[in-house]
Amino acid sequence: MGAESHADGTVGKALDVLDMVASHGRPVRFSDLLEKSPYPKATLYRFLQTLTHQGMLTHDPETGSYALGVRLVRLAHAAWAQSSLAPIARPHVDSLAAETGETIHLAQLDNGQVLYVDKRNARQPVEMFAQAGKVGPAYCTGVGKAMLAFLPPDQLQSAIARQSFHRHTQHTLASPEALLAELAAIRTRGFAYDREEHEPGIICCAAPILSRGGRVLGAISVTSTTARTSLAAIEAGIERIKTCAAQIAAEAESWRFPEQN
Amino acid sequence: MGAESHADGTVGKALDVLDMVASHGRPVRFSDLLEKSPYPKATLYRFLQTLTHQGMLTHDPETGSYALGVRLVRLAHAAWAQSSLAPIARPHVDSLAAETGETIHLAQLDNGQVLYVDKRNARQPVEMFAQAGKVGPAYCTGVGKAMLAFLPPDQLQSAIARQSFHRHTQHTLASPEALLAELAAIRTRGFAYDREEHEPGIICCAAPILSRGGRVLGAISVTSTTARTSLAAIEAGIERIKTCAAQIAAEAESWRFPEQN
DNA sequence: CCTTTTGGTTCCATTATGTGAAACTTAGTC
DNA sequence: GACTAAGTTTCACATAATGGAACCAAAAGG
Repeated sequence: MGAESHADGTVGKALDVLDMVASHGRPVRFSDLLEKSPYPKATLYRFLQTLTHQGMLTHDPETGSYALGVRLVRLAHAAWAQSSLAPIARPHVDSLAAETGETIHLAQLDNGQVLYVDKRNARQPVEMFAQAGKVGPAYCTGVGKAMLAFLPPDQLQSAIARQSFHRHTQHTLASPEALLAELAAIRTRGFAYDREEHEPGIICCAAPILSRGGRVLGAISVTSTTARTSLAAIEAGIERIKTCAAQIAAEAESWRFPEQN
Repeated sequence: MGAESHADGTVGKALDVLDMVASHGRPVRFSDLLEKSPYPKATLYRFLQTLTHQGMLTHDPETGSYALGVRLVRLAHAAWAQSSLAPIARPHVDSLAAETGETIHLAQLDNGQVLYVDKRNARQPVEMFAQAGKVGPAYCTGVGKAMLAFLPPDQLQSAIARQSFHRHTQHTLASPEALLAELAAIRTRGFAYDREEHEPGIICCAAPILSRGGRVLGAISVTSTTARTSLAAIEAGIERIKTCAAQIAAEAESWRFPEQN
């Protein structure tokens, strides 16, 4: 067994197809999908039919191409509001952004990858390619490492197996060993740095958001550029960041136990 | 065959379950779901297992409740970027918002309902999922009526069948007949009004976004309040709105035909 | 402390459902 | 008008979903 994404059952395969359409990034024609998919023509066709019929995909009859459907946008609104930390964290993220004047990222872990669920821009906008809903690598970002560091061993292992370890910059930790050492340091330190490991000139300090039981809920980071400030300067505010993380965790906790009616 | 939502096949049912979790709005326990669902215990259980395993749901072991998973947020980001008009329309929406200083709505039709894919709040910054992704009724909103008016007869019929015709205000067109008459007027006029039909004090002018072939792609509206301005004042800028709609349509058209490589 | 209830998970024989090779139907080409 | 590529439909077959019932765990209750 390789570390495969072995789709279980019919719905798994269907969701697989959905992902394939998503990953293509623009309307995609049947035959293009056919090449990429492991499924035979008829099967793929049926999936596309079903998904389209369900509103998860749209099919443009003029060009014969498929794209993700609007039902997903609707679902995502609910997902974002209900399962992500974003709505809970919003006020805290806001005030942190206001106080620091820097860019704030709120992220969660999705299948070994970092999923940004909210972002607050600095007054002086920094050019970065992260927006709410976007995914990024875990092994070379502050929020990613902060979360990985506090994962239970088994989950950490499977998360590491999913990292691609591409050397984005000369500071990137591009091996499992280097990463593991760093994670240990983060665990004792209590927060993570990003020393231009993903993008040159971009640095950050990130704190994990942990439930009372120690479960990793997400992470929050303050990001800036080497042009404007230094890691040490950001680190000066680390207590503030940690407090923010703790507040979010506390509220998340109570959210989890909806007052029984 | 009644006008049912007949989930076809296994994946249809699974997505059904997903919707059920979504509609509940907050983490939901197994037994709550069981009541609402038409499925027997074991079946529902298996669906939840599968969806959770797929990352479409998350299961909190502490409370035993299910919530929408982060994979949806990821998918939605792609959906929003790829299938909605929002990214294409963004610059046009921006400039319309800047020029009018009013709230702009960009919407598409989803199963007879209005789905807001973007919103510009004149002075407030953009927030993706918080605002976009919401659904609303079609029969009593400017964008909704603008889209309905230009639907081909068969689609219009099925869309009307899905309207709930609740009398939100005393101006609401609360019957199919009244609505049809209004739609005819909109068709000749070329754009739609909202005369406080959904919320008291809220008025707007909305223009449909039509493909060259006349297909309804979406609608765009300028919204304000009776306290601040009047319908006539908004209507004064209708040509600007229509131009904006036309520009979006034109770009959407070319987007549909990706340059062959 | 033992019993009952409630909420959740697993079994397994039955059968409906999904499967995919191949045949078919359109467009588009040369 | 024959040829090719792209998409759709068919159908015998086997896999995969189904759901009643049994099972288990942990509260509630006597």
